[in-house]
Amino acid sequence: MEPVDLSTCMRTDMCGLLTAADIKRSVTVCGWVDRRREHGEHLAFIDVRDYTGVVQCVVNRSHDLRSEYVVRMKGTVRLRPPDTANPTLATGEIEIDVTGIEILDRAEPPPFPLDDRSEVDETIRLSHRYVDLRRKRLQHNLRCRAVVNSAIRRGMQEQGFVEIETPMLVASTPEGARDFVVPSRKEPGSFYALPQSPQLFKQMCMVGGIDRYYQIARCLRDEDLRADRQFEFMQLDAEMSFVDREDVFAAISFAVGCAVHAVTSERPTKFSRISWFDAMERYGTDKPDVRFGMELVELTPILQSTKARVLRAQCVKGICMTGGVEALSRNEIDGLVARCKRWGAKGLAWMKVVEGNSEPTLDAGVAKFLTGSESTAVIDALGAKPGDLIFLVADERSVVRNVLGLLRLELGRPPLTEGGLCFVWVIDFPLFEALGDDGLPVPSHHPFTMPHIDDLAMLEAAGSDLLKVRSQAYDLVLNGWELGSGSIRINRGSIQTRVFELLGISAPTARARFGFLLDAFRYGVPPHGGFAFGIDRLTALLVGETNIREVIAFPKTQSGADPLTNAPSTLEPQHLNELGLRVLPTVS
RNA sequence: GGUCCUGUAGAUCAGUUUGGAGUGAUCGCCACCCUGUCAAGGUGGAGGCCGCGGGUUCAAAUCCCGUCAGGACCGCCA
Repeated sequence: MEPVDLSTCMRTDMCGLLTAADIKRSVTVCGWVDRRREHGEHLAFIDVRDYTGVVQCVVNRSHDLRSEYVVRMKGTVRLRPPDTANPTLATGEIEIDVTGIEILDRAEPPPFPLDDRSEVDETIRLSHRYVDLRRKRLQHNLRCRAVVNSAIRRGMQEQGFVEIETPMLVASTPEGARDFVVPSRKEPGSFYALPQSPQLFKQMCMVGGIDRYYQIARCLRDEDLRADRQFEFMQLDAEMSFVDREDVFAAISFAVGCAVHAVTSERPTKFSRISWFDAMERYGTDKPDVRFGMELVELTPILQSTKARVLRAQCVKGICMTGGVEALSRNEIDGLVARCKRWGAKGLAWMKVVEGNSEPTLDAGVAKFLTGSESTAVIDALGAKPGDLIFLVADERSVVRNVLGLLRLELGRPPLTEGGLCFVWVIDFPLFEALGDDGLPVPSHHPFTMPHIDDLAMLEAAGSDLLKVRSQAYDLVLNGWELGSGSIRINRGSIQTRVFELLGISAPTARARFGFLLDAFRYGVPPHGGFAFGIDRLTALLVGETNIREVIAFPKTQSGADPLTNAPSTLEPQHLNELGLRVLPTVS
């Protein structure tokens, strides 16, 4: 990028950018007092800091500078005396011989150390976020985030996408996540919702002939928070007309690639692909972390008629932990068993792989219930070697996948920021993820998702056969984090009608909820599809953070509160009246 | 809604297992000394409702119950 002239009426230079080339120049820098090294009243070294770094200012007279005072230093750049250069500092060769000090603002001592060596409690950081923002970590993360945003914009514009802003006050639709709602003053008793995504608007943009839409959109969902989830988050939201899945993959991969390149100077080389079914079978999750192996191995046929009663179930799978015998104590294994039970399994069977007479065999745990040939087959299937630990879960298939998938992460997952960036497109999601208690299929994506073209005939099926219908939905996964998802949308009325019918959404209900979209679709809708991915998550992984709060300037805590502004807060009775609202006493 | 972890000086932590006299350390802060430091150094000092409430006990930072706050995860997040 072009270097930017950052000088202003108050400063000539940035602290961290001064070099030996500036020697003898008369300069003025502005910033905060970082560290002071006092040597009596005739000599003090004052490090002045702005976001570019620090520069040492030499003061030869008495002064009353303190930590974090905002100052303007005037002086001449000079080479440091021999043997006093500091090679660990970008500006370590030079210093400013100060001729004038102006205190622009005095400051109380900071509530926590600003150096990057100290880990500070997050609540304290958040309640003084303005101070926290001065620290290197957040300066770096937020600037990277800005780089990601602009790289994405450039990448999308290059591909002919048009940036369109969709409204924040929208109609509530009961599907999906819980809506944040905003009471209407003009129409007491009515509410707007804050958008969970611009989904319906972007589809209407396609009807409107925009052809390629994108937006860096704020999305809001009132669901419980996590390390990778905030109430409000940013997505690159995109939609394209006259496309196939491959067109969407290409466009999104390019945009993600632009963001990655802008931050790391390297384009991601490979976006691998896996079907949803394979992901569930091999990793036990639809967001596989493929940076490491330890895949789930199918053992059902091997153990079909085993005498080990705990292993007789609809499905048995296992994982092998290399060197697990050494790595885990009996106590730790017991802890894993307990955890698997909490995750919903009836139990967790485990065995040690040991040297046998002629070939490796199994020992401890449930091993004694297995025949020799069963043991050998299990060892072969898992590719296990002596010293390894084997874990088996036998249960319903969905439970086995889920529990072993979680266990695999527990045992093998490397730190989030190691092992590079492994992008995976998860494709061929099922159209319905399960049959609900009411016997109706539960959609795994939104109801406008196009079924797989080869499975259209199966839409006429009923019951559990419907679960075999694949959709044209896909996710992009990065190191086990779901970055985003998308689909080709239904653009034919007959298919949409059938899907609504299958989901138990009656024609009047569909009309009430999505009437505007269905109306739009009566006037000529191009085949279209799109995608949305989370910018907070991408940025976090790019800067090596395991928590998206570290790439958000003013995030909320896990309980959804903001320690800085004390949001959420109550409203004055007058305000409530105006909105026609009354707050009920909390029921305990 | 649930499971687990954490809460002691402005900050970071020790002390809690096994209750026992005054809760320590480091950094920071304040004062003084110091003309080449850079995580400057030296001397001295201030600073604590041990998250909060209750209980057990002769005695509670420590044990028990409750509660609040923060974090990780499960559920949830089409």
